[in-house]
Amino acid sequence: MANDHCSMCMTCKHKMCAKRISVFSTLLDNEIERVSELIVHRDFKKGEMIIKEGEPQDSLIILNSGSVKIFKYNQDGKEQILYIFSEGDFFGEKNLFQNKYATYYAQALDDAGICMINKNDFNDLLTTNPKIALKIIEELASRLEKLENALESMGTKSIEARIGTALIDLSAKYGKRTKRGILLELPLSREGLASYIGVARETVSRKLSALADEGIIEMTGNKKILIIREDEIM
Amino acid sequence: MANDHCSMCMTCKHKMCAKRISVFSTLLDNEIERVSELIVHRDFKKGEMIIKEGEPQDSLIILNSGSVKIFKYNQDGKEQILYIFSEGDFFGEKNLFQNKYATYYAQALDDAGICMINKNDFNDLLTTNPKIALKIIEELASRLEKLENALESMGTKSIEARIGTALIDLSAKYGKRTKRGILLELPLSREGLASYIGVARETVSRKLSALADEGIIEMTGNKKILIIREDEIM
DNA sequence: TTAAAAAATTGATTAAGATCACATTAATCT
DNA sequence: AGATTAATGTGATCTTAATCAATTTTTTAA
Repeated sequence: MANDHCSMCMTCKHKMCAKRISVFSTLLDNEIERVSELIVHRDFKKGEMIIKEGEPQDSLIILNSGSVKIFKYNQDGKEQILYIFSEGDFFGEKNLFQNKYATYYAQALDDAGICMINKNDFNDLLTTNPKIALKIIEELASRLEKLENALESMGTKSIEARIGTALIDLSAKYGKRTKRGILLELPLSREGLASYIGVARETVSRKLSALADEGIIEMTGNKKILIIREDEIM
Repeated sequence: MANDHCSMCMTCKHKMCAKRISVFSTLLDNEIERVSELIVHRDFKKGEMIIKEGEPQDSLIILNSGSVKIFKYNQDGKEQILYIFSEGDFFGEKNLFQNKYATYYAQALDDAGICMINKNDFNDLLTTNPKIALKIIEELASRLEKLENALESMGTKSIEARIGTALIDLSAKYGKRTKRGILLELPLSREGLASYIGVARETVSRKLSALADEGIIEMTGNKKILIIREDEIM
């Protein structure tokens, strides 16, 4: 699972991790160095499970490269995606404070490199660098706000609007602005999109086709969506 | 709006606020005293709006008594409730760090007393008492987890299950255990319940009636629900 | 206590999306 | 490149909850 065959030295690799995460952005260079020594690196192949709901989990995980989906299953085995994380995002932070067990699954959407910091090391870090705590509060507050919006969206919006919101959302990380509009390279299959939005796969297909018929988007293959008229999508 | 006619001295009142919120639970008595001096008290009558989406907002608000619903409107004016807060809960914390404007409405469900701490005062407090930051992270992480569950519930669960979950949820704060089961004193109307769950008011009525027919719950008036068979509700 | 107002329930109808079944297209693997 | 496999699209049907329209119950206030 872990492969260290690349030419880069481990310390540099770890330092990259630490620099990449905004939580550590207030640290001085020598502090970053110290943090780097606490980091354990690990690589996951596409499809591999990084954490499993219910399993013990006592590290903060920082995503160094690749994308990860965070999801839960309901009783019938239906999947609900909560977050799509990419380079620089962190997760597993809940377990640093209260739960001993993961409350969701995390799966690599493509080959992914992660950095882990042990619970105790991280707590030490927090007490010596209070600014890190503030950064974390900021990030958690911003995630809360996103989830609040998602909940509002699910509770009150039409499915068209929810699909539109999801596309714009994903564009922030996976879209490139071109002359013709935003070119979105989906990290998810239709099935994945569906479980992100909370609808059936077929419904996503139909609504996307409808958007394409109206000329609001253009689809190339299964993973590329060109968002032409951004304002009309929601 | 603010009424100070009660006999209790203000310092005592404020001290109560500060003691009541778990975020300050690590503070020593003299520190609590200091915090109390930063607090401004205010009373709201049932139905009054405490904060409005889009309005400037730069205080942390601690609920001292009463219940508050936090909600958003979608484009069509449909309401989605995000949280029901009661005694000891705090909100408005997002605005202490990033946004200058409220991202949701907060309305008193009954007469409510709140304590407010100004953004700057609170930030000072955080830097001198790092443990407060940890408490806040803990609380935010637990709210995130609740929202994650709510999102999963909305995305994948049947409406029956969602109503059941909502009832159990509300029971934590508004339910009393009796010999016959949990007696839940709803802080919400059917309309309110509906917008909490994200369904139509009529649907809530029908599903509750169905639960009553099956003998799983018993309803008295509009606001009292006796949950008889807790395990069969979800 | 009773009348008025507000809230909740219930029935009928409509609409939207889930599901099932299959056809089509895209991706993958020699 | 062509064959195989996986993913996606599409039509038909079914289910569920939204909506509309009364009616009934509960709450409130005189």
